[in-house]
Amino acid sequence: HVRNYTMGDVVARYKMAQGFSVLHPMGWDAFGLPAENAAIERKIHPGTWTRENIANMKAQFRPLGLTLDWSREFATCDPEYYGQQQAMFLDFLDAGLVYRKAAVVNWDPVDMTVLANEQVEDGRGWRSGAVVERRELTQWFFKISDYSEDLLDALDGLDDWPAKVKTMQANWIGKSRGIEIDFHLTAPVEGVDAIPCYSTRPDTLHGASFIAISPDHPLSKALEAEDPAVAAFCVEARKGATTEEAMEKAEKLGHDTGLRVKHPADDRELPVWIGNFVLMEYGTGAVFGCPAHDQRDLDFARKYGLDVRNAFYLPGSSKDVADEALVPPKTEKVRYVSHFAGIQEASSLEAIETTIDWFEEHRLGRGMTRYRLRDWGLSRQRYWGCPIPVVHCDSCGVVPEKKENLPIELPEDVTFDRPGNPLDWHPSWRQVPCPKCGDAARRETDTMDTFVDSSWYYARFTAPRALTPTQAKDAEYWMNVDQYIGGIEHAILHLLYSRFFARAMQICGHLPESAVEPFDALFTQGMVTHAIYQGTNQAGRKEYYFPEEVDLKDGGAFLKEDGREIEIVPSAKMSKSKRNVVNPMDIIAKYGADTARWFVLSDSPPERDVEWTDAGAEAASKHLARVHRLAMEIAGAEEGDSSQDEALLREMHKTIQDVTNGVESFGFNAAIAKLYAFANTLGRSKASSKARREAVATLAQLMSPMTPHLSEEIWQALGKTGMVTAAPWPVADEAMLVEDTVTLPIQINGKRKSEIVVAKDLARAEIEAMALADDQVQKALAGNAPKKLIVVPGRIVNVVI
RNA sequence: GCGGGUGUGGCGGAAUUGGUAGACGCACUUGGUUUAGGUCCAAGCGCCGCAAGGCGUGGGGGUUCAAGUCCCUCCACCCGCACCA
Repeated sequence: HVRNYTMGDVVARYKMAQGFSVLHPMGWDAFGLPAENAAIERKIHPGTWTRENIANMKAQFRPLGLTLDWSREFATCDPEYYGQQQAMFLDFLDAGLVYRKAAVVNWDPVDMTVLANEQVEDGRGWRSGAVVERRELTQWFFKISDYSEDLLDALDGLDDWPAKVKTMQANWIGKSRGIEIDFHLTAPVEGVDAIPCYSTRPDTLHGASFIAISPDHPLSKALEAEDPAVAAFCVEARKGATTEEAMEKAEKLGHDTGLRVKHPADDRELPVWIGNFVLMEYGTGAVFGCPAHDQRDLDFARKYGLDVRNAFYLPGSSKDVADEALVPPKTEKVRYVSHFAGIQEASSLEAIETTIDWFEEHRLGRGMTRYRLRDWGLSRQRYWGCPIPVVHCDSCGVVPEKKENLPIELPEDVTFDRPGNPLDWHPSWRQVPCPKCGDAARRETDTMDTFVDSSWYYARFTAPRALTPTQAKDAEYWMNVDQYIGGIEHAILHLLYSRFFARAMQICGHLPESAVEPFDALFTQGMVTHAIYQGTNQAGRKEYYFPEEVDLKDGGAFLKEDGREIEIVPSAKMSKSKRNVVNPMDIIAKYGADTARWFVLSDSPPERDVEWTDAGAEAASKHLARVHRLAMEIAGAEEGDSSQDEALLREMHKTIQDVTNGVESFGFNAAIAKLYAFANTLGRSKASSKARREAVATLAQLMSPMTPHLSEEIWQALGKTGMVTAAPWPVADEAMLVEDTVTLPIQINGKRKSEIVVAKDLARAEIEAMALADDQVQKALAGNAPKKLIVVPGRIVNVVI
């Protein structure tokens, strides 16, 4: 978080200096919670988020040079915000965008926000995640799956999003074009007479040699009840499929049910197997196996001695599949064998479409497009969250709360002394009259997933205190978000949910049509990491040490306590257990916010991780102190002129250009390198104090997005009026960027050997003459004429010998 | 397996997009200041070599007057997804 908020702030300040109005939301977690507020971290609920606490938080932000307007975190516990969210929920309900259905959930009896932290210390009490039950509950869902196609298609228009994020979302939505084919059993079983199978490769149906169904398939369950062998297999198969690692290595196991189905397009009968690799959650929970064109099916067929028959061959070949399935790219032309629709040579892509048409025509199958994306379950059996504004009435059923009764606020007098949702135990909160009939009824105690809060905060920021979720003219004016900065961890859920929410809000009239893609540009920044110091203790177990327990010398790390050398694992994600977490407030206390910002931006490109090192922070701090000293010295100097002025000012304009380009392109580290270089130049310059004043003022301006405090101080010391933040961004003077003379490197056969200094617009013939007269060139030529002489004006000379 | 990405000094990383590779910073070395350490200041610092010179952007090949950058090929590492039918 440190990094994305810092970067966001830099971009915002830069844009302000460019003359833009900036709406720049900032979260309280920008620099983490201060240590003395650790209690807040443990007990996050509205009672803690008093106005006083929020004011306190804002006060802590100001010295960091960060602006704080709102945050999606305290939005979660701010009735002013979640009241609007509840209003929107009711709109969504009207529009059919949210619905209830039964679903199996992993029910965690522990409200992890509070209880887990309370009681985990002694290792005995309730621990979040320790006693998870699978329960079937009636849950609320957003109909995000209705927007699968749109959410997928619209990714194409997001030109300023990282390809990686778009790919991840596309994979998550998981569109596939295929067909559902009924395979009829030779004899009905338990009232079932056909097994529908989904396939994206109906063109290979000729090569089908078995049907595999999931152990969770209704047919498996039916057989399981009667046949102990099937039951044993299914129990084993389900067990194996639980852990991810096991799944990766898991062997393809099968159990022959003895049942047979008719092949829909020829006269064969295919065996029906239960396969541990078939997922009930995807497709129909049943597949036809085509060993010749699917490696998994081939392995399975070889193992159990099933048929392997090619549905197609590579053109000009009739080699049957042996140990490797034939899976050419779908765009490649192949030669089909006795295809039902009469296809001979075609690409799989063409053949699939033709096959689907043929099956539909003969009423043997149903072409369909499937998506992996499932509806978004938003119910949480938790205290901390936005209450779902509905009431359960014995006579009216589920009744939406009246809008005038919003916000439905969370009660503050709750206890966390037993597992489950505290709202369920509250003595009175649930008891409300039915909004419809007025009889006694019960309030819904599920709260909303906090992803709901974060799915529309950007829209709320456009009118944070409006009495409706948004205000048309403000939303129209501010949306879309020009630049969104965040971590890659939000690539799928948060960013997909937000895209859905913007669409849903548009349907309900809360956002303009132009805002259905809420984020124009996305940048995913790297994390701040820190080395881990690890050693082994007497018991032979791994132990981690805090940085302050370690001496760094001679490139190694040594324990202060006994001088023992320990291992350094560089650049690791911060984790409490690895003892490598850097508390941002400590950094602020030790170096100041400017240094923290300067260092975090300077060390590596923003999309990569940056390793926090004391040495690096120290260097940043020293440099900023040097700039400060230099500025104060210049501020106090006499005016005058010097022959060195032009050189300094030329350098200044070049720096303006480079830094501007750097900030524009998110090349903060390179921009900061230029600022270092320019500060060094300025420090050595013998220019007049007039020119140096101009230079240092510009330096302060160019640094101001990164080091607002220092820049303001310099600005003031120079006697400038107003704030540097409000001053217009400096513009490079084109004329000052063009040098009168240029240094041209001279290459001989492409290797740099020498250089000449020439006037900017010297004629080509003269440059050639000078190059040929060069000592190095003379020596290399040894009296001969060069084969070729290349002059790239202003760039380079290459002599080919 | 599929998808995305990255390989440049001891380290983090620059390179106006085909034109002086190693900017800037860290670490290190030397000198000055200081009682000393730190700070501060000056200088050095890709590799081999006393030097002249040679070699250098993961390996190999190619295009070009010129390649870190373009093309082909191989290798390594990181991230995401994954019995997805």
